[in-house]
Amino acid sequence: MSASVTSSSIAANGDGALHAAVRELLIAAGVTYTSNRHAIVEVLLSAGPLTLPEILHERKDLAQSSAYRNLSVLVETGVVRRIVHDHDHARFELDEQLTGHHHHHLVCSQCGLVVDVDLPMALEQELDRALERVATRSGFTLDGHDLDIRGKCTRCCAPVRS
Amino acid sequence: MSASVTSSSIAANGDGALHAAVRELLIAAGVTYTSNRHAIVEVLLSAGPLTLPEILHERKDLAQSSAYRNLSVLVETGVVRRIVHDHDHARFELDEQLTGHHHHHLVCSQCGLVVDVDLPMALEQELDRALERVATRSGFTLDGHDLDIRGKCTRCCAPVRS
DNA sequence: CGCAGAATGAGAATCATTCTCAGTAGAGTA
DNA sequence: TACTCTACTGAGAATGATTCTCATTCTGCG
Repeated sequence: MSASVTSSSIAANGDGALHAAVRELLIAAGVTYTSNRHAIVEVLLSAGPLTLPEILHERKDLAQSSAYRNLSVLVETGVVRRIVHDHDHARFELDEQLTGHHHHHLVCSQCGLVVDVDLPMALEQELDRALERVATRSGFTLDGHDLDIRGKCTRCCAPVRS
Repeated sequence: MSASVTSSSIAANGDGALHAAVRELLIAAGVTYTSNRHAIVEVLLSAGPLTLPEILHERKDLAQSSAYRNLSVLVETGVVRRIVHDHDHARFELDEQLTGHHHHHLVCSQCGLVVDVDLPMALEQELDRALERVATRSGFTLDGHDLDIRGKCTRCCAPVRS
């Protein structure tokens, strides 16, 4: 647990602290914080959940294979979370332990757009209690939850016929 | 809307009513309820969310390509829902409008097992209200929500080390 | 019966993702 | 500084779930 990190300490500080926390996680896992990995974290920091093509678009110097490989390293070390919906590409975002921001996703079922949203804290707590109960009853050990709100985004609802 | 179906009417009856409702949905979409499609619905009726290999295992007479094609027809007509998590195969289950049973999923992050679970109705209602508010605020039209509870199942938690 | 459109199934094609491998860079060390 | 060891890189090949193609078979209907 030497690399454990409190979300509050990071949320309270700037990007420098976040990168330091990322470095800690990677070092603890026995890998280095290379410039490619730094670049990926930087891109994810600046936007919502991104697909691989979107990440490559932001950083044209990244090789596709390296981006995929580094993303899986970052996922394994808990720096990045891979989220997958019913669209062709998976999306990647910084893990909540780093951003210190628990949130959910609005997902456009038409274009695949994903937007971060928050739920009232009281509801979130109530949810946590209920899920803990439900998981235990089924013999599961609880790790967390993902709440995806399905719908259509403004752009896809817009009157675009003909 | 001639093919609209109230979930209560189906939930109250046996499988016959369900198949009739499926037929209605398909006819309304201009396709027929063939024996292959019937077989798929039958398999999904008898178990939780299944992957394609699992469906083929149950019905060895189904061709892989036909199963995929028919599943996509069933998904497009609202008979079946495709659910995708971080594992290799997507899973398929009957749509809630047919089963009349709103539920969520416990997902084992190790083996990919998916189990249906219910939440207290009061919480579900509170959730609906909150999600409606959140979606509207972001300009989304709400279609529904998916709550996935991440964890490890009994089998994967078990002391299997050496 | 006979036609037309839909469905079937075997295999090929697609495409996101992962793997391979030869070359490179970086940390530690003397 | 030069050396070594190891991890990292990137181009391309391989993998594998899913979709497409197409020739054949079925089905409902006049």
